[in-house]
Amino acid sequence: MGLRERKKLQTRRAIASAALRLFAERGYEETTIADITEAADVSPRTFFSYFPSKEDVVFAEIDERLAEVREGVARRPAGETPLESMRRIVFEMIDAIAAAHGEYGAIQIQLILERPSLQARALKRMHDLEQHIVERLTELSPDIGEIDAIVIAGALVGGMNAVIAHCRAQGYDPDATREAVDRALAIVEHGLGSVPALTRPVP
Amino acid sequence: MGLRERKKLQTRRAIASAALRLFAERGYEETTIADITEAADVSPRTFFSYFPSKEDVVFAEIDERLAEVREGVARRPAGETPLESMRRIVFEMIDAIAAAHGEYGAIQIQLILERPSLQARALKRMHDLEQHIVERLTELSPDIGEIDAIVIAGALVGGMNAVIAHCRAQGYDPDATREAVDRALAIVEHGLGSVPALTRPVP
DNA sequence: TGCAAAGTCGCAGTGAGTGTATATATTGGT
DNA sequence: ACCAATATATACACTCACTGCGACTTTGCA
Repeated sequence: MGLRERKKLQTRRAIASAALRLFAERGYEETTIADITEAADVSPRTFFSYFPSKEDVVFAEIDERLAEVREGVARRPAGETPLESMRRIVFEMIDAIAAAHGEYGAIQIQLILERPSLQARALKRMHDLEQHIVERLTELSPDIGEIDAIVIAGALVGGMNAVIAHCRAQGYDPDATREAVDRALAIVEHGLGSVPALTRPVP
Repeated sequence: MGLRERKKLQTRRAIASAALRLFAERGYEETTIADITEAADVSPRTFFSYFPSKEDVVFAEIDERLAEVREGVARRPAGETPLESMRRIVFEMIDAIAAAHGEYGAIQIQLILERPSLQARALKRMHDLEQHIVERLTELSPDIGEIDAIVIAGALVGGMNAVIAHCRAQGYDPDATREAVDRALAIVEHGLGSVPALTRPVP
């Protein structure tokens, strides 16, 4: 890797960590681009050649993990059923999240949970992942119906996202999360009809 | 309803329809708040006493329908199973969407689909609805587990949202949508394991 | 009619994000 | 080591969304 590329990465990290540190110290809205670039010792204009917006800097690390998950989606051992592939992908995602839980991980989650606009962007990322899964799914099983693939990806990502978001909001205990995800996969796999409470009429 | 309230509603509609018309004519980014307020014959400052942001004006009508859906969630006949309630709610949502498909409905969808930031906000709305369903679900069946309720709502909203978004993107034929939603509900209800293509290993 | 509340407006300001021209640093080739 | 091509950083000027505030107008009610 050349000097130019190394410096670029260095600057990117400097901006990102300065931003997250300031967000943690004085809040998201209270931190301006000028503050961030001053702390990172670059010009304000430079910020935008590394991140398209102030919000994107929060997702920098998360996006890296998400890219790894997408790679994992492509890597599929022979003989694996699509459902098993899905299971594997979800567990890879959990590991990816756990890996992101160092240093600024907690701050990112906190920011996302308390800022509606950041929450919206996080959901958008999940939606993009969902579309990626639809593509892989139709590639994996060409005979699957279009609607079926869309519903499956939607239900899966929707369900997984809901439990994981809940677990993260609760402090993110890895074991509890793993257990919750197991339960979630079971429900989605065997159907909502398999939950007794849902088929029992209420007075 | 007094004169004041009537005028307020009138102004609100004037701003909303002027905005949507301009968005359709010259594009979202190309339309400024000043353009909208000029067309609606109010001061630029007034815009923000009706809508918190430029993006929110796109969702004005949609939010009204969503509020109706939430009311429908609360209205639950005795003897209905939670699963039946869910089915009813989803079909009410489809009707609500169909009702919104007059005048500016198509423009709203087009804008949301092509602007990532609007798409993110739309997903946020679905997420809020999801949380509302979680609350109702735990109210409906107090013995249901917390994780279970979260997964069920997530999978349901995720799956439904995915099919409906797909159908709307395809032009929104009511019959086709109804059929697709039926299929989606069947998959979610009976589980992903009930889809043959998902349990068959690929070479 | 008169008064309080609500709504409207103009104005001045902040801060995100963009286009552009200029300066500086890095690279690969000689 | 030098040069030319290229990538990157910066300064400057700008647009536009959005906010706070004080003045003014309209409406609802006694």
